[in-house]
Amino acid sequence: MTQSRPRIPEATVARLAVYLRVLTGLAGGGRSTVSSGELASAAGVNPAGLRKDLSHLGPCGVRGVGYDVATLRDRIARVLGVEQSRACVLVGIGNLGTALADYAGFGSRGFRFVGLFDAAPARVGQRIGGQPVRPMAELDEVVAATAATIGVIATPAEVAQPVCDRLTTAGVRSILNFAPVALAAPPEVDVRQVDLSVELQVLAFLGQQRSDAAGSLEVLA
Amino acid sequence: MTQSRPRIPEATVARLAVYLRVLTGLAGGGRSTVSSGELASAAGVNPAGLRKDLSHLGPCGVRGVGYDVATLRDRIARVLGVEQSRACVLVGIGNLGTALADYAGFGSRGFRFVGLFDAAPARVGQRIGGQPVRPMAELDEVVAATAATIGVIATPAEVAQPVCDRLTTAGVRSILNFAPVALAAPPEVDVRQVDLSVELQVLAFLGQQRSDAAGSLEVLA
DNA sequence: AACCGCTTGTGAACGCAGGAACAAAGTCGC
DNA sequence: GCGACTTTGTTCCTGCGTTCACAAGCGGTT
Repeated sequence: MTQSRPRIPEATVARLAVYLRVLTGLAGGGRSTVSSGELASAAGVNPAGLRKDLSHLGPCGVRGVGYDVATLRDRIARVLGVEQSRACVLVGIGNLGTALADYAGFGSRGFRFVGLFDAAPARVGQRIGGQPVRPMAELDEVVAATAATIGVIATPAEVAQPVCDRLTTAGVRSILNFAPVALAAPPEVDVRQVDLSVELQVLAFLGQQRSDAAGSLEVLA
Repeated sequence: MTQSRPRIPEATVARLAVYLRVLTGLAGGGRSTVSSGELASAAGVNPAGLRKDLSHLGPCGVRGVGYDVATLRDRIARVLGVEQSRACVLVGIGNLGTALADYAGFGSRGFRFVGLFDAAPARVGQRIGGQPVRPMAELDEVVAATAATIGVIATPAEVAQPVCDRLTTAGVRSILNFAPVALAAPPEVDVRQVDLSVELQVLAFLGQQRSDAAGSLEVLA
């Protein structure tokens, strides 16, 4: 019963990733300590919530002083598993796929793309960020050879499900899906959905709601 | 007191956008009615939750039959404000910005980009999706002329805050930020943050946690 | 050595989201 | 025309996430 992993809530994990980014920036700037208030402000969250998030890692601050930047950064990095670089494959090298493959932010966060795949013969062979685009036929081979556990789908919606199936049979355990469809996958595979236009629609709705409230117009059917 | 807007929860709004997408697809396929179970399955949510979400719009289904696809689609579209096309400006035409500008999904969801901006002279003048990239100097002019209320930031993190400031002073009311920094903005401006690598890190953490639990290895400091 | 101010860590209350179960209501079959 | 089935809309409940507020602890100062 080594209950040393007290089930960190998912919302906390997402914020820990943000704290890690801020702390890395602070360490680069030469700061040695931060208070919870300052760190919370930089991360855009509530100070009390930040302290509660950090409490899941055990005591890691000094009362009256704050947190040691480098120590906290390393601790979060270890919990998040950033120390070991994770192999990812990316399917769908369109505009979005190219942006993801080129995004420098992934490399510094413990991710490396070990395979870029596209079904279009015209794209195969192009080099993105120093890597060649491969045909889908090589997917299983690359996943097996690199032990990649994470797959990213940036294809059109129509082919996302078959791509998801191929990734799961190839042995991928976690999938990040940018295509605007709900994917069906076996229960042992985690699927996370990111829909860019949903974010935009929520934003538009909030803005509309607020302007309605401000004008208090009766615009109804 | 036209309290006909009973404050729809934000989580529900996000799901309504998903339902709208599914319903549009069903309508295109010629379907006339759907049950909550089928719609929930296609959207990847629980049927009971879907019905609860829809109950915020008032009764809009027929018991024993289901929902009329076209009627429900139009109703959600009206609540979300998709009927009127919303003008957006996009700053930062790198890989991600190009992907966003080209993404056809926005146009069909009631958004149109009325201005693409970049600070790099080399990018100004390029045409993306039939539109020219403009210099930052024209930002205020375009926002004023088109009454754009939404701004999208796809710049490097270092310049995201100044860009945010320029957008707010130009009159933009809502901002969708893809740069990995927390933005400071006046309270009357809504800011929504999307961090692609945070999603990936959460996914990696969940996968790591599960494999730790499966092997029940004692890997601790 | 003792005091004081500052900051963390934790405990409790509040509000919200999610899920299951049940009643209302409408349609189809006889 | 009536009964049974199907599906919605609602209600309750459980659990989680977030926030506020306070006690504990450490460093610096006198």
